[in-house]
Amino acid sequence: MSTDAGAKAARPQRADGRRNQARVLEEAFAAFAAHGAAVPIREIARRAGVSTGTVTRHFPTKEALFRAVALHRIEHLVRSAEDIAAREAPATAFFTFFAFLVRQSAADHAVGDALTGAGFDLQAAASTAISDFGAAMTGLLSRAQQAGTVRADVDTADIKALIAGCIARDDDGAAQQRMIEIACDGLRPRRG
Amino acid sequence: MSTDAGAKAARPQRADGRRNQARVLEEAFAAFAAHGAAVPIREIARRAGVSTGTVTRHFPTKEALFRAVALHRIEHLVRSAEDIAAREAPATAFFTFFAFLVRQSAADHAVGDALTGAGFDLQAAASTAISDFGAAMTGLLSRAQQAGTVRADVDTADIKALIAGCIARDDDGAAQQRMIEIACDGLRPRRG
DNA sequence: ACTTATCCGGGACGCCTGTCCCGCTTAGTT
DNA sequence: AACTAAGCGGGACAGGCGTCCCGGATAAGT
Repeated sequence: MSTDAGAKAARPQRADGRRNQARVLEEAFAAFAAHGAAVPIREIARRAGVSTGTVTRHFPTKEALFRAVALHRIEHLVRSAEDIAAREAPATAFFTFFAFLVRQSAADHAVGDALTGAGFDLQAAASTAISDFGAAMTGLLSRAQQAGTVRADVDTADIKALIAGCIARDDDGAAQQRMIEIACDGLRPRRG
Repeated sequence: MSTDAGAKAARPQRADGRRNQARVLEEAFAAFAAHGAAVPIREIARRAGVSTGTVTRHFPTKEALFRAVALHRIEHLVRSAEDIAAREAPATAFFTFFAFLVRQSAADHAVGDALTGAGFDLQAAASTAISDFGAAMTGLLSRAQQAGTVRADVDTADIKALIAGCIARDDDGAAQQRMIEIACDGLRPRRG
């Protein structure tokens, strides 16, 4: 009947609802980035200036909210991985991406928690972003292995563990850079 | 008056009390080893066949119980460190100790949590075991550095971070060994 | 045997968490 | 302006945690 082409003229999302959802998402980004997945829902609601009920309305569970934040960031990681893969030689692209991942995880605890599986297991939830990330990581890694700059027996789980180790030193920038060097050196084939 | 030489004839600890304390400690060892510092006090009490009040009586706080368990294990680590330092050349002793620490932390989550500071910050509580451990670690590390087998700019916090990374792969024995190799290789001086 | 300080069980308490729900408000449509 | 469904606030609820406390039990000393 109306200008809507759909069969149902269901009322569209209200403007204030959309605004609040955006604000919650915005504050969730900041809060998860600052304190990781362990930050309480009430705290995010308080920062966004809404009630906990409003948060739950837009994101029925805490995991849903965390996923919305983390997957968005991971999509960004995937794009960066593709950029690096396009720009850099296979022999070094992986190392560049590794350093990028560590710095990103240290700056944004949501990324770190998502990668290391702290809080929620995002791997279980099938998502294009997650699988794309896995594919990008595997691609960079295997190409470095074929180029002979990374030992052949490591897998992506090893890489995640190394990242977890590096972000344990996120309190000190120089130490972090040192950890990246140590990890990358260790990944090179032995007696190279 | 009695055979006691002390000034106060305070009643000694009751036999059942000592028995229960030993049982709690025993089960706490097993539980913390299996699941880390996050295991609930109630669970330890249940396993020991006592009530939570009994646990609290002997160990007024959860941190006290965890400390009793963890410090005992750390004393063992210190003895092992001294053994390794006595038996092995400075150039390799550190690496042996590192591998030992990782395997120990993977087998006993209480050790891992104590080392990486998960749960409680045992470093804050001044204890001879903790300071002895720090001294042993620093000694092995600096001697390896003087021998030229470990890069000069790493400190003990870096080592702990690497251990944290290695125990993230404690689900797979082969992967763990691989992680130890990677970490040790990375610790060697560059272009060496 | 009797006394008494020690000890124990089990529940209460307070705190924190994520999730759900009800009554009121408000934006969008007619 | 009126109507209605979407949306909101704030509190209720359930579960889990560490800690504390009281009435009854019991081991140790006399």
